[in-house]
Amino acid sequence: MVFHKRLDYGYSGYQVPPMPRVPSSARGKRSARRKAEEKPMCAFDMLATVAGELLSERENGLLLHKDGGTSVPAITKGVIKKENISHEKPFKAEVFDQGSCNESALGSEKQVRYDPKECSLSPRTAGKDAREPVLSCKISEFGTPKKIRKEECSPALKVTCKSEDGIKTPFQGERRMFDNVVSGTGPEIFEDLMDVDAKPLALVSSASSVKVPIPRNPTFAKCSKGITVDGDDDENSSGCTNPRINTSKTFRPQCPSDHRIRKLFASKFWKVAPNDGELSNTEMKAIYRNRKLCYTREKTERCSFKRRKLFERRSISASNLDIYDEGVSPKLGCIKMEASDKHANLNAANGASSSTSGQKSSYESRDYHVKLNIKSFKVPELVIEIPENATVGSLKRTVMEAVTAILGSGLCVGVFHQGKKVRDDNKTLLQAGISHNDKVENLGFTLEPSYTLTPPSLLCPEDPNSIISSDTTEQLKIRIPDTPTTLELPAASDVTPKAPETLSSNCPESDHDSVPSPTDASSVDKTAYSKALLPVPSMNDALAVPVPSVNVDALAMVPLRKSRRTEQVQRRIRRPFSVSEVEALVQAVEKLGTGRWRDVKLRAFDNAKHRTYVDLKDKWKTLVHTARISPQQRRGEPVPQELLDRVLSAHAYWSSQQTKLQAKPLAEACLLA
DNA sequence: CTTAGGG
DNA sequence: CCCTAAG
Repeated sequence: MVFHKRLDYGYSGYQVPPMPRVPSSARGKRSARRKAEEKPMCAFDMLATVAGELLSERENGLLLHKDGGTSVPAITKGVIKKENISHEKPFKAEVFDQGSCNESALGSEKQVRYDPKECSLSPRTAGKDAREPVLSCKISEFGTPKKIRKEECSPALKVTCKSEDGIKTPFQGERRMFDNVVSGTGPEIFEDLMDVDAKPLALVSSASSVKVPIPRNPTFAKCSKGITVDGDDDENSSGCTNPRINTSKTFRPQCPSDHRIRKLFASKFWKVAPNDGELSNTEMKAIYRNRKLCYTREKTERCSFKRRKLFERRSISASNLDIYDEGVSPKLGCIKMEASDKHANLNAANGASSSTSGQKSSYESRDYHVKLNIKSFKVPELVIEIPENATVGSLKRTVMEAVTAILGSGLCVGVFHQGKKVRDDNKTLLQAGISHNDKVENLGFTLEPSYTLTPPSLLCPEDPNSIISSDTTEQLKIRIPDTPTTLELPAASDVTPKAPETLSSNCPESDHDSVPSPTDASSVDKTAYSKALLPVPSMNDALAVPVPSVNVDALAMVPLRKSRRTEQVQRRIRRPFSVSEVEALVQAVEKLGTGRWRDVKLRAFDNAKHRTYVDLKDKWKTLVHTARISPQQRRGEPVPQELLDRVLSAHAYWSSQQTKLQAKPLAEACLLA
């Protein structure tokens, strides 16, 4: 079963701030910025940002106007869904974030309510061409309109991202995606949704950065995190709107919300799958003997953690290879590898470029050169399962492990020509049919694991199918150079029907993903799961994959590999005891003695789930050792000598107690004898 | 499951 | 921290 925890809401308009005025004081701005930093970007913010991008990128001049004198019709979830089916443009946001994921949401859709005030956009005066300056705004929650307001305002909306100093990463991928959106169906949807009569607004510069006055409105201040909205209703009396262009700050691809958006989107793939099987059983046990509930839980977590640290799957075979370890953990996190410059490294590492150039050079005897342009390879998507209570550090290591598992054995470059794999390395390009006349699209490359070098650890004895076969290894195909980094599957490869969709840049976002259906998920569990693994070729991905020139997130997936060794239990993250923990431990041991670690745990560390009684016992052991060695030999966070003294005395005391207890029977026996 | 102790 | 024997 896969449940998607998502924030799903209808979206029908912008909230217009009642008092769209610019906070004049620097303090106000600072405070706004601080708030922006404090509060994570909400999904609606993101939405607004997206919409704002649309406006500012191309539809800069869109006029919003009232719909025939009446309010703009509500846009309901259904409408949006419908639109999404046909247009793929996400006017809804998903937030899969650990922070927003609470346990109560695991079993069902989490309905998150957004206060209409959470975000606001203010219209900008459009000047002479301004339509009726009424904007109807409505935010509906699951299709239920919550609030409808009309505001006297100017017709053109402006949304920008508030810039934050320190955010530096250019986010060209995002920008690019917006370009795509703008040039694609996005605006239409936008218009549809917003019921906007789109009119070019000549007066509004199409510059991507438009400064927006911030309304002096507490509501707005609250919502302005990451988004600055501008109602150009300001003193500007020039008759025509004079959107202040601020090329450097106000709006940039690397807008403040960049990292937030990225975070959001990067975490978008966090999905939750309720456990079944073993875990349930365990928990049942836990219910039956709730005396040890916490331990059972703990153990359960640990077990699932141990049992299955990670698995990977390759998309191409994903549908056919829905292999699940019996101990699939209840929480699945899908970590999407972000494409980045590392591809270049990858490229170099696997010799792609060298082989490419080699082939080229082999042709240099002629005048004809086959032109190749490999900008990047993409790292295939990894699907990694890791418990929620794992640490970030372990997450990183797990990812690294997965990547290493794939790349460590080396990669081969496959060459595809007109959809067929060119297998004979000895052929010249010309012999292989690759000529300078060839359309560049005809030539493709794949990165595939080097089978021969695949370490045994990657092989799964029980599941030979999971081992890379020549046809399932074609993860990535890179077309050159019309869409230099567009990845696509080789036409000739036997791929699942799903895969092309995954990799198609124009693929409309199918709605199934946006409407998690628990019933469906239960009936077609694995299918649902594999769907869940599909990258969403939407704006979201572009946001999450800041690769310039990558306009589609066409990540292939790695096949699930059941590998005993890969699966080897990962060591728990090391978590040094803090002084306060030591203090608590010492106190508890002083009271309870050294032989009752379970009680110590319950007494002093009951809510520290990561501390087991074994941990406490071990810590005591090391504490005793630490107390005995010279301070110079000690490492780590220094433990106050006072505590160490207590450790020694307590240890001595309880040791003597223990010996007494042992001695007593002995003595009695001696006496009796 | 807990403890105890070696690694 | 891990592993595991022993209770």
